[in-house]
Amino acid sequence: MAMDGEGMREMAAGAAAGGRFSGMPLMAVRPGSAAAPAAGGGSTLSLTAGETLYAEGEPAEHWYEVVAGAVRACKLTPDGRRQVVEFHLPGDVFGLDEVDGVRGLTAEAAAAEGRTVVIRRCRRRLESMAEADPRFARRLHEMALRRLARAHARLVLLGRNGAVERVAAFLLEMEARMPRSDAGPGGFCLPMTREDVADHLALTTETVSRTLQMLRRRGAIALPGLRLVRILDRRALQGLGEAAPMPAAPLPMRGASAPGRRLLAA
Amino acid sequence: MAMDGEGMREMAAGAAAGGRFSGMPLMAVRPGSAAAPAAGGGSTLSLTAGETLYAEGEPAEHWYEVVAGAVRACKLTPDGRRQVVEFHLPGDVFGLDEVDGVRGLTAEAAAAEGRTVVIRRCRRRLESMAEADPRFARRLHEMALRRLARAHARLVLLGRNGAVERVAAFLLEMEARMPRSDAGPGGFCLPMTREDVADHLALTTETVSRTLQMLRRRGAIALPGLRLVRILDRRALQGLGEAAPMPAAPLPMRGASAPGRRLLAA
DNA sequence: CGTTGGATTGAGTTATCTCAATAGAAGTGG
DNA sequence: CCACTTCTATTGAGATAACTCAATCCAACG
Repeated sequence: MAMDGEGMREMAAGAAAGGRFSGMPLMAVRPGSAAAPAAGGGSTLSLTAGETLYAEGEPAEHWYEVVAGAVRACKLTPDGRRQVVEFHLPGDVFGLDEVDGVRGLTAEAAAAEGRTVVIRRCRRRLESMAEADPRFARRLHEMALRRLARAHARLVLLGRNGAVERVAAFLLEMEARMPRSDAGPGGFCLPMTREDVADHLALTTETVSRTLQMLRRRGAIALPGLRLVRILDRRALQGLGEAAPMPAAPLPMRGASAPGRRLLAA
Repeated sequence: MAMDGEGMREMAAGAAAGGRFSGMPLMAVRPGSAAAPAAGGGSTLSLTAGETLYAEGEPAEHWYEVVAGAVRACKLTPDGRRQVVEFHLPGDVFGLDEVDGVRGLTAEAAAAEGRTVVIRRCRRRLESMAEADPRFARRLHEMALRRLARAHARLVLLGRNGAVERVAAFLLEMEARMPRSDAGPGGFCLPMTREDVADHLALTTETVSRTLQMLRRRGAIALPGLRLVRILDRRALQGLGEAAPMPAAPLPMRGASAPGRRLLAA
């Protein structure tokens, strides 16, 4: 599920350099500086948790790249409910999905511990590049299609899976996307609160907590710290995360029977 | 939420004519013929309910336009569960969302009553057109972004809304997208079974049935026939369907000139 | 006119939510 | 450096929306 990584990072670097996908490494930035100039003419923004980069309905004038921390892209309902459509992690590029030049999502810094750092660049430049270079335009298009496929996978996850499966899939995705820094092998640090996770998986914080503890008691994961997770039994999590495509050609034996539900008991 | 309509139809006609968005009307086709030549060099396929156009994982060599009936685009899980990601209705174009040339979804004829008729055309031609004409390529890209926005809206619907709200939103969307033929004003015919609806809204057929009957008893809708629906109190349904983004600020999909605007009109 | 598949209705079960309380970190200021 | 506040996370108990299983109804069709 982690598709932002490679392609986008490469593209971002390329765009930053004003050339084509040269793979130029990103410049390091000082966290704490409010808005410093960055590589390739963009500016570096440092945000505290909760700060919003842009809101749904606003005109879209920039695009962004995450340097540190995390950004949540969400939809907000009038009554205060929230659906985190996607998390943007270091290396990810976002803010390119606008229809008619208007934001369809709200982007806020999500990171816990430490500030969230992003590089902001002008869409105008990107667009003129796309006009000039068809291959670049095609690249942008492919990125959009990838995000679409991702959204489809998430629809299955939310529509057809229980809490355990959602959490398991989420942990596997995060493990794949996060830099493997703390907590040893298979270990990583969640850059968001339980509430963010809950709003992403369409659960409550309580259910997320309970499910995590349940997976821990089962020996599938360890929780060395509040935000730290270590995968102990990847196989077990994958078995649950099965919102997967399909093997050969299962006939429409539409039982619609609940799947891994049973596995909840432990 | 109904965005396939305008833009796509226009594009399809343009593509069919081999030119650029001339707005040429589509040719009528004889339902019942298995695979007849169609306008613009495509072929017309006539399908009975359940027939599949393509399956997840297959190479993507064609794209399609719905002429009559309906097509469901779904994800299937190994254990037989199903999530209908999207319904394609007459006038809609689909089969363009592939990543790496491989189908991410399965497309099957969904229509009840009568056959489903689609026009099939080669992707190759479309791609060479996109390469030749940047404006055409941009159009394709915009379509993808629109579908992405739609998927995001659906994520909210599935993640943050109850059964009543899902069904209400679905009815409003279908009313906006379906030709207003039967059942008088605000009336239309659902081109799919309850099971399809259930698999789309991530509910069970029983819950869909119960919810429809509940809305009927409340006076929000009438159900003149098995597949016929008439909206009686649009206001009531809209109040429920509010998976919507934000009250005050300009709304992305429901504001201004977005085709889905019809959803709120009348 | 009986068969068949979809649709509806009913009764009981359960996964998740809600409400409420506790516990643990992190940060603040005296 | 230690109380104090504050925020986040966990845990418990009861409520509920949706699911499951099962029966019935209905329309289309041979």
